[in-house]
Amino acid sequence: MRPTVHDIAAAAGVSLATVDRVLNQRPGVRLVTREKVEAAIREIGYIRDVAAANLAKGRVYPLVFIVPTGDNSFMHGLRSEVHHATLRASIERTDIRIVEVPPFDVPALVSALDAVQGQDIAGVALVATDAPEVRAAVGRLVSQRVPVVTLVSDLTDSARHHYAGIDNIAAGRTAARLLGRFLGGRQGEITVLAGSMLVRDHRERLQGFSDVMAEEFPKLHLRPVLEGRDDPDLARSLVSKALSESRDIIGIYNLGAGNRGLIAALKAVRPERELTVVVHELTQHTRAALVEGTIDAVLNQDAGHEVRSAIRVMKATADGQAVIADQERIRLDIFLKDNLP
Amino acid sequence: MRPTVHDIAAAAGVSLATVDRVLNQRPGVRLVTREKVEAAIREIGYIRDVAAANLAKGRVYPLVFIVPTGDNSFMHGLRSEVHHATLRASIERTDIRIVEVPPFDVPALVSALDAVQGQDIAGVALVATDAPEVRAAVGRLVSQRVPVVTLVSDLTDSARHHYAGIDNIAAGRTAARLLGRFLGGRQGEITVLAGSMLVRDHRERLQGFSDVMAEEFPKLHLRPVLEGRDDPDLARSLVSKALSESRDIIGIYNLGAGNRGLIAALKAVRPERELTVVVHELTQHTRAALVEGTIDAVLNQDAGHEVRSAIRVMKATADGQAVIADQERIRLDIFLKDNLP
DNA sequence: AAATTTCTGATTTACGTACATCAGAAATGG
DNA sequence: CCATTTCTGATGTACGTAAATCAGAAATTT
Repeated sequence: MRPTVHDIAAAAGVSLATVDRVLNQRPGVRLVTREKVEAAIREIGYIRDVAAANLAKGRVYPLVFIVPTGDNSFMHGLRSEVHHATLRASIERTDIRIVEVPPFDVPALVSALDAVQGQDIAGVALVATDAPEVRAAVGRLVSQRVPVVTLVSDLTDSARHHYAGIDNIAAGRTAARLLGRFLGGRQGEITVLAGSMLVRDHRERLQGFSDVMAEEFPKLHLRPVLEGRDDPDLARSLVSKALSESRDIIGIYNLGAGNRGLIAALKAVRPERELTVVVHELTQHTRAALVEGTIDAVLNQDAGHEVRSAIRVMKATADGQAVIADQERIRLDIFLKDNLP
Repeated sequence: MRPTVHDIAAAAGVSLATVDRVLNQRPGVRLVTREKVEAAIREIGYIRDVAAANLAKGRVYPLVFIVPTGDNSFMHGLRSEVHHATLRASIERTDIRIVEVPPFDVPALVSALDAVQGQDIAGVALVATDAPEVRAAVGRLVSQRVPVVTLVSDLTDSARHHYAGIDNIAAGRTAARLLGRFLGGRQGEITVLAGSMLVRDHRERLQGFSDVMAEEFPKLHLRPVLEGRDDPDLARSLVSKALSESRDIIGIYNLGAGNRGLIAALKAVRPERELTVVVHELTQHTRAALVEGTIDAVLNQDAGHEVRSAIRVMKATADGQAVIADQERIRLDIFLKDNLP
């Protein structure tokens, strides 16, 4: 049977109250007594029963999720996952508030972050726009002992406690290798479509992609990056224009959102032009395009996993507990038409 | 505030004891009263506090894991993950016993299964060898109301409650497409190395692989399957022999274990022969081979996820609770040298 | 209508922890 | 050595549920 506080008390020769004071770091215990209790805890291998402790505490975790508005499928999915998390609120003892801010809008994000201060909040998760002002606002929160987790996109050199998202450099590298290998030694041009170079995840994907392309696929030439601002309509016109400008384009990598527009542009030139295409984010549109062969591979991050991981990390940080890094690693999913879930 | 049993009792106009009888399906409640209580439960949206319930019950789950012996890295990793699970036993209220049986040994597996009967066991997880005798033994357990979960390899048409493993047909298809695309339209022969056609996962991988090869890559010709019995030494000699027999081999798919032997065979012909290689299971050997370019892609199933999922499912089944299928889906990981964890 | 069976209510204890209160012991100061 | 402060023990309540007991009400049978 698993040891309890009573066993510690008996082993250390003190009362339950004293054990409780030591365990919960309350004052009123002499140093020698404290050490005696701590030794007993180690010796008999006591582990706190978290379930019983939470029950006794009646603890709830008020959490804030700051996510961008915008109608692309990924952010829609992300918001929906956060919403799903609110449905589990009573079970997980969370109380989640969703704050929506316009995408790539630094002042809006900063004021959303500052609004959290002073309130009794157990953690903040945000999709970071990588700017000094945001970094400063996160720093203010962290210095107030509020756990902060970046979600999907990280914040350079910031004090955030954790990043719940994929390794975007690795994602870009993986995309480059898939595209390069799928093109099997052919020569030609590659077009990269991004959302905005303001967000770190897009910059990192591009960097990883460019690195591998340069290192390993010298026959493939990268055209200037198209910035589609994660907007389907803009993406469509940019890609269509590029395709009509150059007949040498044989590969496309969309490292941002706006896949709907890209797919439309691809279908418009479909039978004549033969293009190998790698994109990010599995949505109903990319899934259909993958099945019918319009695109060749989809790299995906599971928004549900990211949200659940962020919640676990915020709760653990709020309780001063360590997070199990390995368990919180967000994996990069690679989908071909054969392994769709 | 979340409703409790007291709230149900008040709402239904009955006592706590009656609510308890309804909730725990104990006898001694008239039909009309039972319906009244159930209506109240639905109306106020009561959700059982599982933590409190487990605390009150002091429930422990005695589980049995039946895993093959054998020194290949994957099974070693699987056993180690089960062992890790035993370390979490006190937290998760499990009591895990590991039973090792020789691989591909049907009678041994059957007697291990039958040994469980009569004991007070909350669930059995097994790496199935796909044979009628095993199916019958699983059927016997299930009819005794013991939750049974297959792990890694499934059992055809059996009564097992759940399968904790990847979709192996999809895995085979994915391997075929990766290999086919990486070979970029070249013509040649493909060698497939398997462990044993006695286990369903290997059969299914081969089937998926063959299907896609036939459908989509007519220029690639499949040689007869090599059965390496998941043994590195045997794998090495089989592959070496095949490579010396035919100079037309340009691709290899190892759908089983024994990667150490395969890698050794590849290195022996390394500078001259140019081979595209896809294998299963990320181990220290395959990881190193991937990094140095001896192999091109690794398909992986995360043994840790599988074990944890199996435990969750057995506990839920033992409690008569539904499992969330989506959460228990085991993903197929695709690793290139760029996205290694 | 009495006897019996079946249901229901009231009450209590327990699970392991948190937290508060109060009395008394030990240590410290003068 | 007394007064004060600081520490410790004893005790009780609470969290939400499970489970047991016993008395009494209601339904059923005779």
